[in-house]
Amino acid sequence: MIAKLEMFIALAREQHFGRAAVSLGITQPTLSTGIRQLEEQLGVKLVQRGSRFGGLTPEGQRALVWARQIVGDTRRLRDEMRASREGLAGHLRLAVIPTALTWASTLAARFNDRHPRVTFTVLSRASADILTMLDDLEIDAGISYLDNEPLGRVTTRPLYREAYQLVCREDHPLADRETLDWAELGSLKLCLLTPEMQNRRIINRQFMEAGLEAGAAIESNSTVVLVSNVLTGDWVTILPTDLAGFLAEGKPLSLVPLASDSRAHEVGLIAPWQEPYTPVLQALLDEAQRLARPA
Amino acid sequence: MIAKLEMFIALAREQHFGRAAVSLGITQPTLSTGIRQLEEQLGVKLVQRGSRFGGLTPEGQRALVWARQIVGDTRRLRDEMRASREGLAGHLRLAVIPTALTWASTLAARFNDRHPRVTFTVLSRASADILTMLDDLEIDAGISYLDNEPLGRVTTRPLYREAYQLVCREDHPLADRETLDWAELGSLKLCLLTPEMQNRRIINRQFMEAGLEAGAAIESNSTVVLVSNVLTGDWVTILPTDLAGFLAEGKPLSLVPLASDSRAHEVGLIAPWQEPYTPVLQALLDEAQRLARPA
DNA sequence: GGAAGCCATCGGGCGTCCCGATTGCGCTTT
DNA sequence: AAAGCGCAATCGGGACGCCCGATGGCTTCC
Repeated sequence: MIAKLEMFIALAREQHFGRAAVSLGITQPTLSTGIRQLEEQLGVKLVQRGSRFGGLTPEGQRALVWARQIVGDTRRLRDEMRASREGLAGHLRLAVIPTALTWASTLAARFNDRHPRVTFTVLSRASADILTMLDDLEIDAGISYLDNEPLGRVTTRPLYREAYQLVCREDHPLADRETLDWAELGSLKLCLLTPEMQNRRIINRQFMEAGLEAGAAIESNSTVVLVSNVLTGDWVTILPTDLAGFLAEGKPLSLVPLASDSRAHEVGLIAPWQEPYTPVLQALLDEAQRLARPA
Repeated sequence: MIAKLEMFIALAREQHFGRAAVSLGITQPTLSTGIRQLEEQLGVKLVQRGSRFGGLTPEGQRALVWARQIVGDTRRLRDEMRASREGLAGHLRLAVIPTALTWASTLAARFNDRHPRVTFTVLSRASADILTMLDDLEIDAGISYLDNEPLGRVTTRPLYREAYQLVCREDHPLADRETLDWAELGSLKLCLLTPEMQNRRIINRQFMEAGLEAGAAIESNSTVVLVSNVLTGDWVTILPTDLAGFLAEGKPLSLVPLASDSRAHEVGLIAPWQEPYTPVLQALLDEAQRLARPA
């Protein structure tokens, strides 16, 4: 039963029988009959089929909610028993927005320091993907913006508020300024993240409120590209404080704080809401709370 | 896996391998190996064993929480799919405190009127048992006091507040009084419920606050016994309004309202807290809300 | 019209589950 | 101290279900 629910979840995620089977390490016929049997046991058609996968039926959508809950709880049961067997151990999968990667790294390092038998996978993902992956049980927790998208049934632990810095070469005209207003950035050659990324949308809003348009001459989905561009030309970019400090370190770059908008851009840890928490997840939430920059 | 979790829950409930097996309709060896396999799969000893059942280990206690969640959600998945297949149908098991039985009856009747394909089992139980049975998945919902014991992870729907009446024969000295104070009951020959029942404890408290002792000459765990005693002798009893009206109807008995203590004694529907609700349970909660006596 | 992709079905081998019978252990009784 | 009894574990077998590779029917894309 649980195995079939896992098949169903994989199928809903992959939207394709073959790929779902591969992702579970079974063959396509096995998955096919598994879904059929699940449908028989529940007495309901879950999947719209032609000769191709055609999406879930309405009943399938409802069943998916329960399936995720059941399979998730089953994994949590296993995890917790393993933890009680061999101490706090296991594997945590995190998905993190690019601008919070240094924080994720710190969090993972500190956590691993305290609990050496817990290992990590840290993926860089867009904020919308993080919520999907949480739903699909592909990750155990994420780090993302807490105040933009509707978050759903999750627990959050605030970590910090993003404040931004202009990153430019040491020989740039603005390099020696103490602070800057967003309004002063209008005439610069900007490298920014691509518009589908939340961080870029936040920056766009700041520009808009300053009466400017955030026209980036170079866009990328990687912060490394942004900084390396700044190094090689007379470009500038805008990055959160911590990440800017990390990427600029040891390079001939200057960082100039931008007037911060304290209302928003709160970043924090996001985990599935559940009762009770497994020891490992509880420990992660605790570690995040310790790490949180005091407001 | 789920089957084994059901075995584990049954074992925790029955505290006895043989009885647990019978309650599941399987043999004792099957249950025995099932538990063993569950322990192997989780890598943890769940049950303390000598040559007898010796209680759950601490890990077993923790695992039981998850097992109940998983098995409960699995049943809810099945229920919901059946509902979407053949409309609102199925079976609801309620456990109800004795003094609320008439309300339970009304609730079940009205619900069945609206949804004829849903059938009911209504059990009379003490309030503490109701919570245990909810935990053990033996019932789907209960009717009990909302404000006395700690309720745990449940949803509640208030139904009414208990107000009490003295029940006596028509020829009793107090039969014609409009109202009574608790303090006036000190000298009467009382039949009351047994002290382990919550209703009796509430009445005890009322007596205590009136400076009296609630010494019952006859005790029973059945309200039928109480009323039939009142009929045959010069006894009196104390019952909630609705139940008193029901039991006294057509008999030579008088009902005299007692000064009510509006603070407490709230009675309502109790169901496991869960997200989302199955259609049947949602409908029951809705019906309870409609039925609730306006405060 | 041919090729490729996709899902369903088929048949066989293997694993697992369940049951009845029996054994082994510990407590109680005499 | 020995017998009796209740309880859980173990054993051996028969049956069922699951998984896989192979294949077939259908659709879509060149």
